[in-house]
Amino acid sequence: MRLTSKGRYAVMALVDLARFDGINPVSLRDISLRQGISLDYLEQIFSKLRKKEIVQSVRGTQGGYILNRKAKEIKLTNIFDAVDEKVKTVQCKKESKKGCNGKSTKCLTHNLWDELETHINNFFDKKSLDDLVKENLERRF
Amino acid sequence: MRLTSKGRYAVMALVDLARFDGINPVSLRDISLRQGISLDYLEQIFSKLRKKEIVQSVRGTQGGYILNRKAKEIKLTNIFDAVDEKVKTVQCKKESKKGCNGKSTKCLTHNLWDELETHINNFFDKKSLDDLVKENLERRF
DNA sequence: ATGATACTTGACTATTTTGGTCAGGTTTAT
DNA sequence: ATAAACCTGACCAAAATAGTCAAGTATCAT
Ligand code: FES
Ligand code: FES
Repeated sequence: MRLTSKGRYAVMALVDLARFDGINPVSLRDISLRQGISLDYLEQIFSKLRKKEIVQSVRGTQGGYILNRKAKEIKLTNIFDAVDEKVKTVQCKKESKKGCNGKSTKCLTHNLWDELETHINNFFDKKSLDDLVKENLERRF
Repeated sequence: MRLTSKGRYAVMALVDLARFDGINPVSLRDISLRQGISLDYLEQIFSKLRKKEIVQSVRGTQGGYILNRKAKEIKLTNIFDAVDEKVKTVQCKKESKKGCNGKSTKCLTHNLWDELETHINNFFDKKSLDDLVKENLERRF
C-alpha cells in the first residue's frame, strides 16, 4: 500500500497555502519553490482542488490561490477525494453483490478489506488542514 | 492508496489454507480453483511465504502446504511482510534526516505520513489469521 | 519402476499507474 | 503593453503490477 506523490503533494501544498490564509493569494510558483514540487504538476493538482471547491483562484498578476473554506472545515478526506487519491482495498464494486474477478459471490476476505478501508478513512476524516498547520507550528518552536 | 492483488491473494489463500489446518496439506491447485487465483501466481506467493516460515511445504503426491505456526500467531503484518506488501506513505528513508527529493530537511507533512503509516500498521498488527477464519465461520451460519 | 501430483525456480511480458513534461493559451494588475 | 499567474490538454518515460511460461525436482500410489 503506497501513498502516491499526487496525494502527498496536494496536502503539502495546501498546508503551505493555509499558513497564509486570509492574507494574500499564494502563487503556485511560490509553493513550487518552497516545497520543491514541479510547477506544472502543481497546476494539475490545483485544477482539481479548484473544481472541488477546496480553493479559489485569483487570476492575473499578484494572483494565486486562496482557501475556499475554513481550514478547520477541510478534511484530508476532502483533499484526497478531490485529487482522486482513493483508498481502494478491493477491485470489485462495493455495491455489487458479485465478487472480484466476476465471481458470483464475495471472497473469503472481502469483509476484512472493507474494515481496512474504513479504518484508513477514519484517519482521513479526523484530520483537518487546520490541525496540520497547528501541529506544524508547534513543532517549529 | 491501493492494496495490491498480491497482498490480497496472500491473505485469501492463507485463510483458505488455515481452514484445513492440522488435517492435510492443501495443494495450491485446490486453492487456485476455490479462490480463483492463478496457480502460477500462487506459486510465487507461497515461495515467499515459505521463505519467511509462514508455511511449510510437503512435496510429492498428496503434498501441499501447511501452516508453520499457529493461526493465532500469524498476524496480517507477518503475511504482508513476507510478500513485500509494504505500507509506504513516503519516499524518503525513515532513518535519514534528509527529506524526500534529497532536500536537506523533512517536509511540512512528514510527521503526518508517519502517523498514517502507524495507524495502518496497527490494523495489521491486531488481526491474526485465526481471527479471520473465525469471523468467516460466524458469517457463514 | 513409473506415472501423476505437486512443489521449485527463474525468466519473461503485457498492462496499468505514476509522475511528471510541454506547448499553448487566457486573465488581470501595474 | 507586459509580465505574472492561472488554465487546459496532450503527451511521455519509468516504475509497478499482475501475471505467464518453461523447465525443472521430489514424493507417493500403484
Ligand atoms: S475483494 Fe472483491 S470479492 Fe473479495
Ligand atoms: S515525506 Fe519525505 S520529507 Fe516529508
